[in-house]
Amino acid sequence: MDAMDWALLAELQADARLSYSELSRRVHLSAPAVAERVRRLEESGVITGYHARVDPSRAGRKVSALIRMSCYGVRCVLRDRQALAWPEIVEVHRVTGDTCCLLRVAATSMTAFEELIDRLAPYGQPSSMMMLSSPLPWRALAPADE
Amino acid sequence: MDAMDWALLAELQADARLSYSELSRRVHLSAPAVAERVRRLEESGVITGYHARVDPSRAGRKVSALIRMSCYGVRCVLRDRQALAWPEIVEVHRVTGDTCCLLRVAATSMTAFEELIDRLAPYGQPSSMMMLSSPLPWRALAPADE
DNA sequence: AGGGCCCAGTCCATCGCGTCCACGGTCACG
DNA sequence: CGTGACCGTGGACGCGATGGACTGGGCCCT
Repeated sequence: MDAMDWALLAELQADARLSYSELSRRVHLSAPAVAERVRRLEESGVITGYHARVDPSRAGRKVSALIRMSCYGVRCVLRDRQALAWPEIVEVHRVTGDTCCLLRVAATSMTAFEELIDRLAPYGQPSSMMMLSSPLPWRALAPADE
Repeated sequence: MDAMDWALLAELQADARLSYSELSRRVHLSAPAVAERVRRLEESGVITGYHARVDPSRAGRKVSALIRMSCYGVRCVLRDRQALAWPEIVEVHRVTGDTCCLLRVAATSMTAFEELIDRLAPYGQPSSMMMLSSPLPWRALAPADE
């Protein structure tokens, strides 16, 4: 994890489809060397994958929200594989605090969202935060120096 | 946005570095046709980008959290460009509810995280949810049919 | 201090892939 | 029934990916 690795990570976080030869030009290294470094970053688990990002609203999911779940005892969304398979749910994170887990959901419409809330309610009170704009939708991870 | 487009979206959300010829094999289309369809998906804004995903903990960010901010009046993190530039903050979303925005942060250590909380406090009470495991770190958007 | 080892990068050659172009099938419409 | 637009196919060409052989620098051991 030297400066060269971080330069490659910066490029690939910004555009995962860059070719090795283009990467090699940007970081001033030969293409095979770049390929070798990227392979190592993948194998060591630093890079977990490459993903196209899709705009939910342009893909027919007009309503996005974050839902905090405060589940009662063992009955938790986290452990219900069937609930985790619901396609509206796009992320599930276990968190600390007065809520056991946090869901990120993308529903087709407000009525579809309401119907999802009804399905979630049996697991514990869902507390919804509707997502409005995102001043910072994402940021690339940079070297954690100081 | 027909079934072929969704098949391409599914493949590219799972692995953004697939070559056009590999894509063409998987969706049973010729490579130029695939390239043309992908180009249209990009231009129409359905695909917003391709990004390598980096494991924060393996990249030296051991502490991840979601922070709900309840800002006082106009003084809000959302409007402070300097605050938005802090490298620990990796996502900022405006949401509804008793909190004006939600931050996703990745700090190097608990002490660095504590220091971030101190910097955020002037904007309004930060309410932190430390991220534990993620039963569903992400899911690809699928066609919203019924 | 010298010798040898290992890691990482470069160079080169081959093969496969991306991209452009011309062509053809299909459908809607006049 | 002819025509144009759209979308996909196939071929050709140039670039990129990939594996192997070689080289230079750092490090340890003697």
